[in-house]
Amino acid sequence: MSDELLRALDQAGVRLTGPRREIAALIARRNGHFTAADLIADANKRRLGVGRATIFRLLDLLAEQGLVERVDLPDGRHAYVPCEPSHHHHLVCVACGAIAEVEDCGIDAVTAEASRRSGFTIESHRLELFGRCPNCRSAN
Amino acid sequence: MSDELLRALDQAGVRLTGPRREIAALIARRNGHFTAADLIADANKRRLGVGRATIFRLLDLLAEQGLVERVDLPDGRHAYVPCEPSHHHHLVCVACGAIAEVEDCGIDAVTAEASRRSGFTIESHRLELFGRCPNCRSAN
DNA sequence: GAGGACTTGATACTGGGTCTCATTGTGTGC
DNA sequence: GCACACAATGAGACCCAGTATCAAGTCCTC
Repeated sequence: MSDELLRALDQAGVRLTGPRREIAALIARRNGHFTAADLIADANKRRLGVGRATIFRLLDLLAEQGLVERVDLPDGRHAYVPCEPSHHHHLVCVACGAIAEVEDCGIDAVTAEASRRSGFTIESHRLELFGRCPNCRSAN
Repeated sequence: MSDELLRALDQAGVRLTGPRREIAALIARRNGHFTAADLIADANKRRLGVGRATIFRLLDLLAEQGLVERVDLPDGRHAYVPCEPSHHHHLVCVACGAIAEVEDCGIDAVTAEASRRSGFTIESHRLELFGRCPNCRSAN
């Protein structure tokens, strides 16, 4: 999985440096969403010696390539989720942080309707869904 | 319009103090979205002498009452929009910042579909639409 | 290998937002 | 009306995420 990230970066013409490999591994071993602060804490715990700036820079790079996406949690914090580069939306489990991706599930009809009613031309949208994953739902 | 805000606050059992009236007036005279920084700048320009903290506190209060909502702009910044307390979504004009509200326009079908596919129970969602309002569209 | 461009870490900085606390102002009960 | 309890205030310190800068180090190509 960290291989996937690295391969994609390589294809994008980005250098595969030591710090980048290590951060990619950190991302790979997290499942679900994570914040930049999580990665920074992980890196410190493992004494990787990578700087904060490097982590933010890599996240930017990954976001540019669509390998990671920023989502806004319901509490207003920012998180990142590793994902496929195609357009899609995220389901975030509010209990455990697990992420599922859903592709086109009728949102175009919604934007078209909103556009018709308001007279706006819609250029982009952001949809985030929050709830409980199957595991967390059965856990209580 | 600032009267509306004040009336709603009054009904919610919060005190109608001088600073709150002044900030409500600032919000009322902005149309479309604004950031906390905008309000702070307005307050400084008019020498209102209200503190930053007071402005943030009032925004929190208004958000709690559903009179104002936080939206995340495409560039990642936070903005607030004055709005009705009912559930709805926002259309944000990326050119001039104008806001339109749209109520239920089929999003429930989307969340139901996403839930069916993923097995998640969906508790809440956030949908933001970005585009150009009729004025800005015809302006170029 | 050598070399130049890209990348890095340290550090300072910025901007949004929160916390604290002594002081002030509000609304209620009388 | 008035006094009083308590909510609200402003100032300023503080915190945190993210950015900018820059000298030093690393990678990849040739």
